[in-house]
Amino acid sequence: MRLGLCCLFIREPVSFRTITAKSLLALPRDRQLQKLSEICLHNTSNLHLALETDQRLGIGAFRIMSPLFPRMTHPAVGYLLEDLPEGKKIRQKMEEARIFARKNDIRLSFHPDQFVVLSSPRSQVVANSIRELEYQGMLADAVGADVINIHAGGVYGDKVQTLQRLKDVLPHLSAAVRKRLTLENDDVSYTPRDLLSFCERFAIPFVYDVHHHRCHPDGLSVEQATKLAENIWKDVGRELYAHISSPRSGWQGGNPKPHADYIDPADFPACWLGRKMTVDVEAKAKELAVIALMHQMKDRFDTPVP
DNA sequence: GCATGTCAAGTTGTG
DNA sequence: CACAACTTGACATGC
Repeated sequence: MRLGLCCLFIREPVSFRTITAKSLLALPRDRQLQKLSEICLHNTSNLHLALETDQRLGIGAFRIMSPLFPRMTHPAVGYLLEDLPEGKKIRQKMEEARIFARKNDIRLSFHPDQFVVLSSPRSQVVANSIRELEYQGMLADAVGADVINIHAGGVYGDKVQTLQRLKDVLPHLSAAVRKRLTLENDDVSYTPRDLLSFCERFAIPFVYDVHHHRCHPDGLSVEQATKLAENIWKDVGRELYAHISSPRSGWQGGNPKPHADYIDPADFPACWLGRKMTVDVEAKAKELAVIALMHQMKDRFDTPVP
């Protein structure tokens, strides 16, 4: 069992900077690139620091925030690493991060945000999505991440037809993206049942979000979904990937979708215990929630971690 | 200093 | 129709 942290720390002194397109547009190009260079170098240094911190805390996986290199694919202010004054140094930091993660067996992943929709009927949306995925593919290659995880997108009235469109886009992705691409069930549209056979057919590993599954059930039990997901990962010789979170205001009354600060141990599937798998902890208390869950698992389930 | 509104982008469901 | 929700937080602005 490998518990993962998503993007940020709340206590540990690790920080990531960003910048808006709007503020960049007020500067001449050379000042834009100078500013971006500083931020990218800061972020790669802090990625390395994040991995060292994960290692110290016993956290076995880390989701890297999408805007590690802010606005890189923005149509007006986008840039290449080679454009940045400290591009070489930034590359070198990424390589150091890759070596550290590999040496310490920290699994790395990316989770492009909601704007990446490969199944959209709008070709411009698909083109933008591919561009963003290629950016994350470049990052994943450089730091040695094995997963770029996305959702299936909207329904547009017909899930089968929409997944067909998604399938047709796959050949347009580079090998760097395609070999890392995974699909995750969401909490409004696509359930595990909707995606599992599709994923199996096209050898796209399925990231199982048990919280989304509980918010949007499909008749499959947690055990069944876990097993089916695990089979697909096994087919490609890789470790099952899953997400866990707890509802902010409980399962009774109110909206269960917003995430709580911590994981309620009652929400942790018993069938995951002792399994060889990666579980990203999606909780607002970040590393504190991962650490708390480790202790809860030790105390309440008597399961050695990791 | 600190509070507050804004930030590239998509889609769905709610009020 | 506007707005929140989604891995969210950090930055820019104005007091």
